[in-house]
Amino acid sequence: MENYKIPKKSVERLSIYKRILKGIMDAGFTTVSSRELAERAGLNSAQVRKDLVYFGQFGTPGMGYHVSILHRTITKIMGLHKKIPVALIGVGNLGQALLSYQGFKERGFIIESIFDNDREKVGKIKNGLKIMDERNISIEIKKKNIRVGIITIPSSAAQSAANKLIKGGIKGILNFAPIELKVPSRTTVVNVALCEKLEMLSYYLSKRKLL
Amino acid sequence: MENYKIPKKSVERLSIYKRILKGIMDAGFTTVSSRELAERAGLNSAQVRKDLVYFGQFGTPGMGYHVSILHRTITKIMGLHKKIPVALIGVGNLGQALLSYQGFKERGFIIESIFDNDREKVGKIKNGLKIMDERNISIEIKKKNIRVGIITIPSSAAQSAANKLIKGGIKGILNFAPIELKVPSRTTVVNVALCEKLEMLSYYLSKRKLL
DNA sequence: TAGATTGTTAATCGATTAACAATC
DNA sequence: TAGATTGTTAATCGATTAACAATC
Repeated sequence: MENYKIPKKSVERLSIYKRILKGIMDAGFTTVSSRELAERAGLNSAQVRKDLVYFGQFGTPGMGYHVSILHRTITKIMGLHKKIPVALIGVGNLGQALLSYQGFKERGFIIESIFDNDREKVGKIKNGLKIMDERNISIEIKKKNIRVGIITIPSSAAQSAANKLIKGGIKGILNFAPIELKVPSRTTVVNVALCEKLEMLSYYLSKRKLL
Repeated sequence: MENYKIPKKSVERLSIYKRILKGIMDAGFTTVSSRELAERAGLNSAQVRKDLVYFGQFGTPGMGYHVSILHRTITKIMGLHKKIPVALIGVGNLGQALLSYQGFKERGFIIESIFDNDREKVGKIKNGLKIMDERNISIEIKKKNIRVGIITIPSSAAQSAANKLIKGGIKGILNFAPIELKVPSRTTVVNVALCEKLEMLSYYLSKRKLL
């Protein structure tokens, strides 16, 4: 149960194990071995066991892991067992896509306040929520006690929006803008590097002369 | 110029260096040191130099790197100097967001054919493109010689769409569905793990009792 | 009990960093 | 020439994997 030295990669893989466990559970199986999990995740079975013991001892020698218990445990470890109110900054195309993205709802992330700095958009309704002026971010999220923000505005405006979120007491930011946000250490930022992914695909194809 | 053992991480960082170089170039600087690049990227300077020499010797001892030349070189190495026609599978919210996503256009990825399996959508026009039936993926991309596909449909339908892309001769897939697509080794898949990112944010906040 | 599979240790592998001769 | 910074080697660090005693 040590939690001060868990590798970031193990946490990332937790999410993968959870997804695989869901599939195995839905298929009606009760137990699963580290070998089976590893195979499905494209990993080594020792790695699966090592990843899991970072969080506790969930297995039974000779038996493996109890699928539904392990799934529920991981869900709880990741804090995905309760609803989390979220503020969305930027109601452009990407923002609107996330507004109706099932993956967020399924994981309990409920978008409760949406903001934009475009005068044309402010005041309009999207998915039942009124688009608010970005200048009111701090006040609004403090009032609603929102602790997670999603940034989907261009890089140039992202830092200023992040500052407003921080002023309002935000704890975590999911950042889609391709810049490294400067935030105090008490705030967690997770970057979604859409452009990098695209550029990597380009690189791999280019290297193999496929473009 | 060896290219059979370049670590995936170095390729990922190439994309970051490119972005930073762009900023330095726009600020009017001519040269930059590995130390400066490292600072901006949050890395060690030795790592920057090591990453770069995988692709060639671009620096001058005592001087550093020529900003614009290095930027152009990286762009070329990544194959981002020419236009790439792309097929989009899934014209839901996410698909529509990507359709008008500037980042794609800026990097030369031009969406030329769009598909969906929803009868209601097929035939409609989005961003000047007619939504086509997913059943016609293979024929269409073969005809248009499209070599890159973006998948934004739910996991359940993603593998079948990937199969059609492969049958049509696709070379690379940018996959937004949270499953590991099974593809022949000649096809490159880059996954965008939106849900994982979200779950990681949840984990970090939960660990610090912030949710 | 025999077979299976865990948690864990030790060995291996790969990536990061420090240090420095080469060189502008 | 003196100062700066590269490319590269060697040392360090961390992550992956193999192997196995413990145990169901």
